[in-house]
Amino acid sequence: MKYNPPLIEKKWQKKWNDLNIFKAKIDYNKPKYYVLEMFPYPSGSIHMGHVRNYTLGDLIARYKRAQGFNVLHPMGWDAFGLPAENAAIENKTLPSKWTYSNIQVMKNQLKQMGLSYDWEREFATCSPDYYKFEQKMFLDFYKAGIAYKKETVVNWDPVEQTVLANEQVVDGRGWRSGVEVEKKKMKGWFLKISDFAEDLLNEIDNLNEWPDRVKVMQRNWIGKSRGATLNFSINNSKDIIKIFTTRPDTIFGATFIAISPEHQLSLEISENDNKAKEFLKFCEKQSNKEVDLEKGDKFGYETGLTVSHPLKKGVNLKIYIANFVLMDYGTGAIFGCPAHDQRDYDFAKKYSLEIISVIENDDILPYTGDGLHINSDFLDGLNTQQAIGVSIQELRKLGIGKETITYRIRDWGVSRQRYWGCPIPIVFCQSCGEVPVPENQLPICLPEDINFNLKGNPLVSHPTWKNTKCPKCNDNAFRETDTFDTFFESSWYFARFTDLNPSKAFTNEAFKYWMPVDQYIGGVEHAVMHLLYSRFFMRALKFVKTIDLKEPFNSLQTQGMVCHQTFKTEKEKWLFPDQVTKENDKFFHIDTKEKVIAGRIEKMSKSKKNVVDPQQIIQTYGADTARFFMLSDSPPNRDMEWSISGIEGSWRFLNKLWNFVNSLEIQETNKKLPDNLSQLHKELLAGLNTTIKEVTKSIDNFHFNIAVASIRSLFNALSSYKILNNDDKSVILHSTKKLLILINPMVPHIAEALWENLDENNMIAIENWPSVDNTFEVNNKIKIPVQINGKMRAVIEVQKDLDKDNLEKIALEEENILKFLNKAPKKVIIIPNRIVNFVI
RNA sequence: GCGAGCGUGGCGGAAUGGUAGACGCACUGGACUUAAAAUCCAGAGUCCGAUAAGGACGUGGGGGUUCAAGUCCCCCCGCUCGUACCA
Repeated sequence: MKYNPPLIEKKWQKKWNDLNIFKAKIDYNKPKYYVLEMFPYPSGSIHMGHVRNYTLGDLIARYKRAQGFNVLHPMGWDAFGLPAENAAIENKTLPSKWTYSNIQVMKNQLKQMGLSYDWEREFATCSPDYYKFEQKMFLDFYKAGIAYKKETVVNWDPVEQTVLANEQVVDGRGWRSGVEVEKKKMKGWFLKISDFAEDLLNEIDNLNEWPDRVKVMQRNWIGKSRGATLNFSINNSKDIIKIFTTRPDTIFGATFIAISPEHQLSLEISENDNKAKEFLKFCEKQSNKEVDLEKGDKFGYETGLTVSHPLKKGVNLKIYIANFVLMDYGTGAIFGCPAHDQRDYDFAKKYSLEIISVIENDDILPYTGDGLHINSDFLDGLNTQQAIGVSIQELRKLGIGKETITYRIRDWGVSRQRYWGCPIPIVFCQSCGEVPVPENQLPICLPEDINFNLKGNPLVSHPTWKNTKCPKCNDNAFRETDTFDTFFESSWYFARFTDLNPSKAFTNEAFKYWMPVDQYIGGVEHAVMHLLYSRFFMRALKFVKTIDLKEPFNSLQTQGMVCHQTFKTEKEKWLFPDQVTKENDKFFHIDTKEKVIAGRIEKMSKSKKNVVDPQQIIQTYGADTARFFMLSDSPPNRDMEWSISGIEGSWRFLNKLWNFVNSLEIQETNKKLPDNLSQLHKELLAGLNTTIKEVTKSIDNFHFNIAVASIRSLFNALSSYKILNNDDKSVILHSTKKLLILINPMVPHIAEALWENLDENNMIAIENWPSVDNTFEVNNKIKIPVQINGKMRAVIEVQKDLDKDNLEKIALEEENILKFLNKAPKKVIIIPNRIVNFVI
C-alpha cells in the first residue's frame, strides 16, 4: 500500500467534520485555550503566507487539545477593503459578489489543509450581521465623546474625483489617472486613541508573552516625550506662537522659528501674501507620507515676521513656514536650533541662518548628544538633563512656558471615502446638524445597486441611498457617506468568535470564558497598527461599559515571510518558478530553452512571479507534506525560503514514515512493553523520552523546526533498529505510537491513517500528549571537552558529576593534552559536567 | 529620514558564555537495476597533510571584555519590515 495523500486526507477531513471533533463548547472542567491566527482578506486564493500562518496555528491548536485544554480555534474573513472595489471596476462586478466568491474558493482551500477549525463560528465582516454591531459601538463611542469629527488632509485625485489611499499614489500621481495628486482638506471621523495613550504605553510592560520587538515598536509609535511648550511673542503684534520642544535646554541656540504650513498663522499670513499662498499650495502638492516628509528636501518661506527671543534681550528670530514641521505633532511650531538638530541644521544651511553651538563637543555639527552647556547664560556648565530641568523652571518663572508631555501617536482617522466598508451611522440635517442614527434603525446597510462607472464614491453618487429623514426633526437629511477603515472590523473580530449571538456583539459568559486570546499568530507587518488598534478598541469598549477587558492577546507570535528565488530572462522579464528548469547548475526556460538568470531570494510577490501556488503543492504532495515543510524549514518568526527540494525532502520523510509504520507487524502480545528491558531497549526508550521532552519544549518555545529535527532523529533511531525478537517489536511499537502522537499536530492526516493501521480504535486527534518518564535515563556517562588556552584538544568520557580533581587527572592522561601542555599550567579551570581548560 | 529586526558551510538552519555546523536539502561514492527514477548504505565546513594521525583557519567587517565569544559591549556594512487611507 503506497502513501496516497489525496485518499487519506479526504477521508480524515470528512471524519473530523462528521464527528464534529473540533467544535468548541464552554466546559468549566477543562482549562480553556483560545488560539487564533490573523484572519485573511479574501483576495482570491490562499498564498503561502496563509499556509504558513495557519499551519502554525493548527499545530498549536492540536497540541493544546492533546494536552487536555478546551480549545477554541476559529476562522473568518476580513472581508471589507479596497481590492474588492478595484476588482469591481475592473471586472464589472459587485464588491460583494467578488468577495463572497473568493471566500468560497479560499474556504475550500483551507479545508484541504486539514485545519482543525470550528467552522460553525465562521463569519465575514462585510455581512450586516457583523457590522451592525460596530455601528452600535461607534454610536456608543460618539455619545461617550471618544468619536469626533475633525478636518483631515487626504490625497485627492482631481480626475477621478476620488480620495486615494497612500498605496494608490505612485510617485505623487494617481495610479489610475496618472495626474498629480492634490492634498485636500476634508472632514472625517476620528477615534480618540490619544486619550488612552498613557495606558496603552504602560500596559505594554505587562505583555510578557509578546515579542520584545513588537513592544518596542509600539512604545516608539506612541512616542511619549517630555519637553516644554513655550510662548514667543510676535514683534509688532499681540499674537504669540506656542512651540513645543523636547530640548528646552538648547533655547540659547535658537536662531529661527518654523511653523507648519497648516498652522493657523500660516493660513492667516497667506490671506494677504500671494507668495505665501503659493508656498502653501506647493506644500499641498507634496506627499503627506511620513517617509517623504522626512526624507524630502526642506523648504521654507520667510514670512517677514519675527519674534523676540525671550531670554536674549534684543535678539529677534525670523519666522518661517516650513514643510518639515508637522501640524499633528506638538503645537505645529518649533524653534530651530541648527547646532543640535539635523533637520534644523539642514534648514539653516539652506537659508544661511546663524548656527550657535550651545553644547560643548568635539564632533562636527549638528551634535545631538549630551554635554556641558556653553553660550547659555544661566545654563552654562550644566549637562543636558540638568539644563532641561533648569530651563523649564526659568520659563515657568517668567510665565512663558511649562513642562509638557506629548505623544507622537495621532488620533485614529476611521473615515474612508469608499463604498466597500461599514457605513458610519450618522445623519446630517440642515437644522439639527450631525445626528446619530437611533439604535433601532440599525443596521445601515450598504446598497447593492451601485454604479462604479460614475466618478468618486458610489455611496455619494447613488440616487437615493443617502437621502433620509432626520431622526430628530424628521426633515430631509443626508446620510454620512464615509465608511469605516477596515481596521475597525479587525479590532474586535477575535472577541466575536467567542459567540455568534445574533442580538449582541458579545455574550457575557462566552466572552468571559474564552477571552483573552491565549495565542495570537500573524504577520509582523501588523506589529503596530492592527495590534495597537485592537488594544485600544478593548479599552474603548470598556470605557463605554460593553466589556471589561483591556488586553485582547495574551501571547503573541509574529511570523516571517515566505520567500522564493526570483528568475528573469536576459530581457529582464520575470518568470514563474515552474517556467524554469535547471541543468548542470544553470537555469533555462522550460519551453524556449533561453538562458535564465537566477536572482535574489525575495518575499513571494505576484509582480516578481516568484510565487508557488499552495493548491498545486497540495494536489501534488498533499497537505501534510506542505505543512511539514512549513514547520521544518525556519523558526516561525524568521523569513523562510520555499524550495522545491525542501518540499521533496518532506515528501520523502512522510513516505519513509508511512512505509516504516506499515511494515510493523501488530500482534496482541506486542501491545505492552516487556517486563525485562535490555540495554538497547533502555537506550531506545531514553531516546524517546529525550524526544518527548525536546518536542514539548520546542513547541512551547515556538521552535517548531527543532521539534521536527528531534522527531526525525527519533525516527532514524527507530527505523534503523534491528528487530530480532518479540520484545524488540513491543519496544518499537510503543515508541512508534508515541512518535505518531508527537507528529500528529504537524501532519494530522497521515498520523490518523497510521494510527488506525496500528489497530487503534480512537482517533489520534483525541489522544493525550505523551508524558516525560525519566526512569529510562540510563546515560550516566558524559563527554567533556578538554581545552588548552580555550582551544579544544581532547574529549574525555567520564562519569556524570565527577569532581574537579578526578577530571583534571583524567584529562592529564590524554596524549594530545600532554603534547600541548609543554609547561606547567598557570591556571586550571574546571567546571564539572562542562569543561576542563588548562591556561598556560 | 525615523523606528524595529536579521546576518552561522554550497543552501535552510542547530548551539543555558563552555566540543560551532544538530536535523534536513543539495552534492560525492557504493549497493540494487538492462538502464533510469525511487530506495538503501557511506562520506563530507575550508585549507595544509597522504584519502591517515594531526594541525591552521572559520559564525557580515573592525575593535573590546573573558580562562573561554556565534552568544556580552562599542563602531561600521548589507538586507528586510513598519512609517498612520493596503490588508
